Amino acid sequence: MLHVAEVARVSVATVSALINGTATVSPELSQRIEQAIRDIGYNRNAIARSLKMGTTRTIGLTVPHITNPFFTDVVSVIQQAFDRAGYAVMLCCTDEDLNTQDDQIRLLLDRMVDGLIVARVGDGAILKRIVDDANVPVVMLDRVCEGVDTDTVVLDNQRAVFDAITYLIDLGHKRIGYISGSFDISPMHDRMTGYREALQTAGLPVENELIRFGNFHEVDGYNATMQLLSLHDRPSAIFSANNPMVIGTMKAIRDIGLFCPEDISVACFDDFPWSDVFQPQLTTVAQPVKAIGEQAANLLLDRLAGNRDAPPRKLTLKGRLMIRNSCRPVGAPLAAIAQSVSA
Amino acid sequence: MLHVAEVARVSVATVSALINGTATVSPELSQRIEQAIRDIGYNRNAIARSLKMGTTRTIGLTVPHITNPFFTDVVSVIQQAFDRAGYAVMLCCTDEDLNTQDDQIRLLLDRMVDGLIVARVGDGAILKRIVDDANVPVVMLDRVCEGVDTDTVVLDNQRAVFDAITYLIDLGHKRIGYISGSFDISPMHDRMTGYREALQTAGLPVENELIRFGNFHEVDGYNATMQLLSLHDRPSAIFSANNPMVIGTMKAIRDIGLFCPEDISVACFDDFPWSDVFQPQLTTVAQPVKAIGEQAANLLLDRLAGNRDAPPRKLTLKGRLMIRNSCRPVGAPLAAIAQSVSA
DNA sequence: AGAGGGCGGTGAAACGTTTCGAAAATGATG
DNA sequence: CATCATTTTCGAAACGTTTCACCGCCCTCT
Repeated sequence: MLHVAEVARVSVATVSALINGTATVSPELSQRIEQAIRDIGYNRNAIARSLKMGTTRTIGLTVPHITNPFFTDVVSVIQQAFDRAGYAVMLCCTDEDLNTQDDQIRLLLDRMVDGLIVARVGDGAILKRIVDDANVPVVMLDRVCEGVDTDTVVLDNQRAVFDAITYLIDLGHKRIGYISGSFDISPMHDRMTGYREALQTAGLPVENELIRFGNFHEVDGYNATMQLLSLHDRPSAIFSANNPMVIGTMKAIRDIGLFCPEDISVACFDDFPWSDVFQPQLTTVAQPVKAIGEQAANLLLDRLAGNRDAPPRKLTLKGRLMIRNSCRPVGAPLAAIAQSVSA
Repeated sequence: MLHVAEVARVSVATVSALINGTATVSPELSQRIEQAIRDIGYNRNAIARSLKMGTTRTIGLTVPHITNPFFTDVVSVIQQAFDRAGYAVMLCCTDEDLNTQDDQIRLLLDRMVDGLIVARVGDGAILKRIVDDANVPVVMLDRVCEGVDTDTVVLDNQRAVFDAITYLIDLGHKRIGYISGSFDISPMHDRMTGYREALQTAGLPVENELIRFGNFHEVDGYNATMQLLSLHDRPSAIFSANNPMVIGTMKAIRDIGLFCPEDISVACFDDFPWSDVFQPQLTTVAQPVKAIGEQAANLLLDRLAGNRDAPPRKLTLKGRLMIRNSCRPVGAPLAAIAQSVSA
């Protein structure tokens, strides 16, 4: 900028004024300056600007795993929204690890991100402390965090799983295996509650041997399913609480020599983009990923636009049960499956 | 830092020296400073540091679509690699749009990213200019760019498609539909060459009506497949040059009332993590995503570590044909499919 | 003609670091 | 005890912006 100013024979203040439109500068000087900018190929240094202005037009986004299709989509939507608004996005993957998450958030705050969208992991205590004394707006995504009072957008997980399990019960299933993620994040808690509630509402017992825990990964779903399938009285249906784990479930079913839905029904949380093309077409609870991402982005953009003091806003969206053909009516002949789908 | 210095009754220079270990500071002062840092909860401002140092420990990463599973995986690997190295990653999605890409790269350079990993889109001319006068190391990913002489890591696309098409020919297919992405990026060119070459090697004609172009999206694959399937003499196999488009292919086959592999064989570029769980299990060309991401990261990290003047390094990795059950031998009874897979 | 008001332009401080040369303190040596 | 060498500490400039107070200038109004 100094260089531009010299070439255009004006002061840096004038160049700045022209670039930012913060003051009127005469047509003559404007032209000289613009010419100089072109000649030199000048680009404003955003770092220096950030230092002075105290704002980076950059946000931080942390998710557990970008390869989980739910987060892939959400990240994609959020990235687009901020791109439109002229913000850059720093992406971090916590790998479901608490320390990694803390490090990454600190890294982001050190870099003076203007805001944070966090699909948190683990207990909220440290997160709360970090976020509290850095004074940036935060939006919690997918997972709420007791004690941390920020804008959030989550799914009505309990209701969604309740509906899915009730659907299985209506098909005649009485022993429904449930594979949960670890309990320290809210959705897993709520989903489990939905499971229990559905069973209880139907007058079915909640049996601990049918409930397994995993750490969100495919391999966890695999192991859990193996255990469920080797039970003396094995379940006739399995519900997996997330998307990667159900892949493990399907592999376990295959490896053990069974077939879905003929031998065992499967449903899961989170939809796949291709779920209605391949067989079995999985029955899933679809989250409104687009809406979730956009709402999260909007909440943060609104704060960034200056609306700092509004009370925290909590958005709860509804899931949608996508009934396909991976669950069969108990006792009915196989031909009935197709029928139950088209119904 | 000023505040810390005051509390510890030392100069800022000493605080800086201690934090960075750039000079020895006496145990006594060290202790006072560390105490003050803890008391105040001081965090070094990375922006100010970047301005002074001329380095941000941040890299820019642009890909066409993060929802394309290939890029999802690559982004994931790259993010992890840089996270380990203490770098932040700014992610941009160009949506296969040239102007968007230019804007985003400029945005990244303005923010003084230390390096760039680009899965470019469109013609390389502007990209070349932008990259040339910003003096940051660049690694081209997946797609080379004539005229821009940087480190690159790409797949041997031609060979990979040659192998896949040859496999189809060996199964007895003579009319093989080919759905390409648009031609302005190198891999699409190379993949097409592989297709033609395989046909020619086998003495089969290259027929234009069997070749369709799309813009990488599912809908493009759908439309192209619809056209191929309504040909008077329709192909017995279809190869799709990328991952999202094959979903469209499968949907078109379903919607038209046909079955894969019974009525038509399908293979495609890029593997899916779940491709061996659902039916049909797609035969694919698997890219070594992990290696691609890691190599790209390593090349850039090496440059960032100071190795600036080494001549551009061009890495070409090999794809792997994953034979599953989505392609059937022509004329053979259906039962032969399973056999051909286990073979 | 002198006062007052806009307008266009500028100099310099500030943002929070790092770094360099110089100063101060310490220790060793004759 | 004076001198010198070494170690530790510090003041101040610099990175590239933005911004604010101020300064001329020209115009308009009494």
